[in-house]
Amino acid sequence: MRQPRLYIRSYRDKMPELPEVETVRRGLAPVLEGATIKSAVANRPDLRLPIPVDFSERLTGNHVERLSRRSKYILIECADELVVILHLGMSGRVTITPAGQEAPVIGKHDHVVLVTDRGDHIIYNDTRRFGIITFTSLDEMESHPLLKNIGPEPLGNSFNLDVLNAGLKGRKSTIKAALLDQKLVAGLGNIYVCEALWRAGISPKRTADSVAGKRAERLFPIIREVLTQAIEAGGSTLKDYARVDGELGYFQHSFQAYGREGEKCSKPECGGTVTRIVQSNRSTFYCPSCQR
DNA sequence: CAGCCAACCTGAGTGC
DNA sequence: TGCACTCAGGTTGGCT
Repeated sequence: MRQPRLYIRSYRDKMPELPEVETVRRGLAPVLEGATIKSAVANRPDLRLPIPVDFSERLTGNHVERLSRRSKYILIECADELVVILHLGMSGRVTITPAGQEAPVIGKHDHVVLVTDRGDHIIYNDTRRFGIITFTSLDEMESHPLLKNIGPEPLGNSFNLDVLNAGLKGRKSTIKAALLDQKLVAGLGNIYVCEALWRAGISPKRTADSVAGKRAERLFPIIREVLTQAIEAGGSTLKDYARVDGELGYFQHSFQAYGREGEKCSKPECGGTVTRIVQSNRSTFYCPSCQR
């Protein structure tokens, strides 16, 4: 009987934003850090960008020192200063088949397979191929085109109320669009922007400029809170890997605004109804009663 | 420069 | 049963 694979994340309605990517990093770290890559196979030449032609050659025999993350990018830092940049796009998922289990059957959208000297199999699967796997070096990492223009990490010290205010001030676009701008703050996507604005009671239609000041004071800690709680939720699913029951790695927690069109707003004394609107061709869920 | 939006891609879901 | 169509969203790059 074949053991189930362990899913780090999946689900078409749970897109990889910062917390999901961080959860993947944390799940992958104990498997990859300190391991030597025994084989690295790319089953197609490209995702959103070309997979390096020397992908296999550069990785085979290489030693993984550490896994880090910048925004929604996972960075696999190797012994020879090689860095693998991994982005999950919208449908990217990583699964681990632990050593000792039967080798996984390679499925249709399993584009990249790594095997470590410890016998763990790591598969990158990405139906829509919006993901990225490419190389850089430790030296050139910060100036890499994919990483150089990314704004501050929302959970780091470089992101604070002043930075948020500076990013919002004078900005004529909506607060929704501003928070999705990775230059203002890294890692927020459609879902967590909706959630943060809902919690903060700020209308997504408001201009960014009008949020600067008092409202930004409310919003700032909420951005951190939403992301931190989601990472904790993801982390708690990672603990379950020991159970090996295959149902793992999903975010069990649901969102309070995102995807809840037509439902009653869950804020205690609101009584409003969550509404879906389209902003820059993207769904926004919010409560018109309590989000002003 | 800021802001807007099409394009990239596939599968699930819906309506006829 | 099948076909046409819509929708999902991260990021880039081209346009205004």
